[in-house]
Amino acid sequence: MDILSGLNAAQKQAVQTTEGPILIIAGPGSGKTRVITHRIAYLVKTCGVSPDRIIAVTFTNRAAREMKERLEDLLGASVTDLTLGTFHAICARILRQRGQDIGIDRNFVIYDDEDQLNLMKQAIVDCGLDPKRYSPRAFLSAVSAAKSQIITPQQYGERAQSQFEKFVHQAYQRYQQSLAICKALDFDDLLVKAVELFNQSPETLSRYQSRYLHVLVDEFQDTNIVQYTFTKQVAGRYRNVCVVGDPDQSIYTWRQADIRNILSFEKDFPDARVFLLEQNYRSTKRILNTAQSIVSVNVQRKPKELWTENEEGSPISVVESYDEEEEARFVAAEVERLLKEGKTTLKECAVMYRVNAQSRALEEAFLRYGIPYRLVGGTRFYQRREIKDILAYLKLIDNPHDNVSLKRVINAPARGIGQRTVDSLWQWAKGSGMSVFDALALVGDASGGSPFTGRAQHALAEFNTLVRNLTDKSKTLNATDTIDLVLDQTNYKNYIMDDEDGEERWENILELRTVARQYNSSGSNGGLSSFLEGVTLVSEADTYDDKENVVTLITLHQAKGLEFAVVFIVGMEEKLFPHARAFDNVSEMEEERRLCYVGITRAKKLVYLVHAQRRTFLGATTANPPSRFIDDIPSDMIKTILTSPVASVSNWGPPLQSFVPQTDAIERARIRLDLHPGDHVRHTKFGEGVVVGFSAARGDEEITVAFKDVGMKRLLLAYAHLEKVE
DNA sequence: GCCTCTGGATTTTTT
DNA sequence: ATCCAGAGGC
Repeated sequence: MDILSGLNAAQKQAVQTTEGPILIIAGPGSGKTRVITHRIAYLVKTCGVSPDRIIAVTFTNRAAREMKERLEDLLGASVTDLTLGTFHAICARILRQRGQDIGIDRNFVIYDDEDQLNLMKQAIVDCGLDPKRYSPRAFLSAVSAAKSQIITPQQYGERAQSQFEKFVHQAYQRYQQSLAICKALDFDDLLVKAVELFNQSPETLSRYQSRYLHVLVDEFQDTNIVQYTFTKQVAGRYRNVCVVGDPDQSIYTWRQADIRNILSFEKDFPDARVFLLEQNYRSTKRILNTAQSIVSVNVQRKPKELWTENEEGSPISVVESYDEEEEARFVAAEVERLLKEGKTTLKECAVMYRVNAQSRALEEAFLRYGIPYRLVGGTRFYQRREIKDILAYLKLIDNPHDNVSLKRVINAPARGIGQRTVDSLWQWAKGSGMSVFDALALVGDASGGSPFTGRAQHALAEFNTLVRNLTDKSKTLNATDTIDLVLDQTNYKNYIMDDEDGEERWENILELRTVARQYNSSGSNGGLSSFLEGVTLVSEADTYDDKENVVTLITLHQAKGLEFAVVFIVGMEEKLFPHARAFDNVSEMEEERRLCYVGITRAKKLVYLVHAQRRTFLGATTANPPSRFIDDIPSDMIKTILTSPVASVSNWGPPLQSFVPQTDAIERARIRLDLHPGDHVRHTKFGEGVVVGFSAARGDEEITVAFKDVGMKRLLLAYAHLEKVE
């Protein structure tokens, strides 16, 4: 019975109760993933359930990947038969297979945020509204909120009260029409249409219901109404549905996650067994108690007491720094110290913050100290312009109706097709009931009513030839070769290399080719569709790599589901964390609290809560009191640290030679400092000087500087505390 | 049609 | 501080 060994009583019960609906409330570090994976293994190995009759749904690809890896250890190869993936990926697959029943093209594309925004902007204009006055983003989130509750445009209209809602209603209708014309679905549609398919086609529903004997849903507190509806539909026949979640870790209600689903579950499945996993295996007693003291202030909360057999542990360090620079410096120096004392490794450390903008000061400090780090998130790979351009070409090849992609690439690289020309092309196509793609082929045909002459006509005709050429030639090519074809035919490299950071952009494109390679095996152009779907449905958080030995810089939101020995939470100040926008809303304030709870419970051994006396943000310096969350921690849990105010002014402390920096850290230091021979620099100790040159030394890079006062000095670049003087 | 300048906004972002 | 979109000039 090795599947059950090592599980505690509650975990065992949760694994062994295989019949009927069950709800598992799983605190942080309580072995949630362990329970899910062992439950699946138990079903397969002990109960003899065929893996293809199990569906396990997660929210992130990262969670899906982790689950898959753990299952491979437990089960071996049969994991491939299991349906395991995100809601979106699973629904996309269902719609590819059966979506035709409700009029969805097999080749539909999936529109990401940017595509959606383009379409919505156009929809607003089409409704005769001014997109400056009516923010497309606001409309889009209203539409997304509606979709996540399965509210159709029509239903939305019936309920619309305010003028805003009435306008949203119009735009929503229009937006859906545009999606249909483009044969595109947005993220929310994947869910909504799957549910609609099940509603409209009882045979299809019954097919899936009969197949899935067991349904498992992870992070159930983050489900919205559509996702819950989908879950109920799939589980409708056998009712062996197991949902796992923790209301205290619900931090995505602003994305329409609905904690009420947990209550609804108990109502929809009155016979549901409920299991509580309250033993924590991750954190010290102090960490766990601190986290609970913060979250238990919440009123809208079902009480739950976590406990651990782990040691008492060190006190929580509450650190006050002078400003955000000193804060960052403290973190870097503390990581350095812990490392030197052998208390931790780089990859065991994480720095968490409320907003992405806070990462800059941290990055700078880590660069100066030469401590390798990885920033999670930031500008996302798949949202970079050059990547989106190439993907738009591919999408267009895959689906000629995709007008958003067509518009994107029609003048990238620039080929003399401007806004006016684009507008009249769209007008003409719409007026004569053609798709834009078809209209494009007729631009030279004056008898067909083409409004184009001269230069514009020529440019459009050229573009048409290009696109037809790409479409024809790519038919027999795999994903990588199709990318190469696009690059070649559009001369994209030259275009991108004109750019200031063209080199980097080109490397991104090469990276995209690498990603595409793994889809090549799907054979000819089938690979292209699955490649496109794959890249649209992944996020940057998935690139988090726990094997790389570097410090992790991450937002609190993205940190959910991870664990580290040492956690620094920086920016623990009122109006930053809790965020200013949460102040006039009790529910939002409670969500901030949960977010803090999530952050603290990521830690195994040490927690630092750092706040700064003043902080420069958006160009203005403000002073805010320490976060109220700190006040909620019992004082015997805390050790207060004041960083030296003197140290904050200009002293970066002595160079830290104990640490050998990675080469990429040096390179980044060089890029960040942007130093070249001849530049004037200032050093905190040596004063002003001129950069003489760079040289390789001991595997590192040295910078040679001629200082006014102390003469020529050689400094290790990664450690040189140099400031450029203009 | 392309380039540059200015003004507005800037929480979090599983997909 | 900084990034982006749209307006207006060349």
